[in-house]
Amino acid sequence: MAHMTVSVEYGIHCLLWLVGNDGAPMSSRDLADLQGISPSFLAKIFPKLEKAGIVAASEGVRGGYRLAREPKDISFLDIVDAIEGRKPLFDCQEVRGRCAVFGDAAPRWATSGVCGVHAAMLKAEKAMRDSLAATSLADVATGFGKVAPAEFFGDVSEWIGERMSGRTTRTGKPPP
Amino acid sequence: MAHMTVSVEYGIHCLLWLVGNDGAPMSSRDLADLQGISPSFLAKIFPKLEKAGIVAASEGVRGGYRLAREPKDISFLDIVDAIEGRKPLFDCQEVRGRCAVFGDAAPRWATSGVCGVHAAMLKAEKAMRDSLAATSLADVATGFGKVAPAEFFGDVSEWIGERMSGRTTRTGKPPP
DNA sequence: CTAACTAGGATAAGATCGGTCTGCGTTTTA
DNA sequence: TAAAACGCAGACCGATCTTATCCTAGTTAG
Repeated sequence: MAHMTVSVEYGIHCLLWLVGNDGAPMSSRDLADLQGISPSFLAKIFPKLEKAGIVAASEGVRGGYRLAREPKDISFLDIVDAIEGRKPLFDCQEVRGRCAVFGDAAPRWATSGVCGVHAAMLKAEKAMRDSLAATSLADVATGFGKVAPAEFFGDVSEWIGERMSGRTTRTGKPPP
Repeated sequence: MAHMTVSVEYGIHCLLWLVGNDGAPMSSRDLADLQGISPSFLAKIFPKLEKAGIVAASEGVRGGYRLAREPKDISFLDIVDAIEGRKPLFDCQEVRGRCAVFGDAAPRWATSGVCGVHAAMLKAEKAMRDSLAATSLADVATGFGKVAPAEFFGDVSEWIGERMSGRTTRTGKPPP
């Protein structure tokens, strides 16, 4: 029917990590490596989220991204629109006005208002958008928190810690 | 967000003409010329509608397409699926299982069931599909019938008639 | 100063989309 | 009986989108 890009999927999963990170910024590279995503690709997604006011960036050495709002105030619709750029589901070509019997100019009764076909698509689009707007980051994050064992969050903190220390103590690339 | 192809738009507008044609077959070429659509392109859309059981084809010289079911039993969802081929809105890459701290094998708690992100998208997709399923060809056709003046349908019949007679009496191409 | 960050542009492979053209089989009709 | 009008299938083409990768420039902590 239509396709939602993987950029959206990557973006949402990253934001979910930021929910659990409690205000501390995470770099796009760390988020990518943590999830097995292409770092350079992810680096192109975050600026879009920042422009939309979903995350806040801090530049410089220990910089990264953090959520700009509370998770419950970030809907899936916000994210999708930020990343994919609010394109309409259907863009009407105004076929109704092209009827051959009209000749050059279509009469007003044929072209006024919204095309019936278009209207049906707008309704469907609205239904989808309403559903996305009703789902927040917080909703999905708490669902995840329920299935993940407490141990897991410790492991993740450790993984992040290793990265950090590896960078500050060794002053170089990690061993191959 | 996502995009519905113009093939769907063309297809639906053609089907609406078939609603008004009351069982008599119309050729894809006539439907294209009547609406200012590329005939060769439209010719690629109709076989899909036929395979889906939405229209019935009659081959040969005075052949064409007619609706295979009643307009009220043809939903927009049927048409979209027939033409675009029921692709999912979102195809989950299972990012949740790729977490670096899992190492090679992700634990079962992380990969069982439907991913929370995926679930949200499925819900949105269902909302859209439900909306499309709730709209039938008949709904839109009657809406059109209300705004079109009676005169119009006469003009269209005449236009079709001219095409037919032009083809049968002159045994050749129409004058340039 | 340097390494770790973000921001943004250039580029490229692959897929999809809108559209054209050709060739083939079927059916009516002159 | 042959031409013309039809449907069907596939090859092709250019434009655009998607998913990357790489490179440069600017910013900041240690």
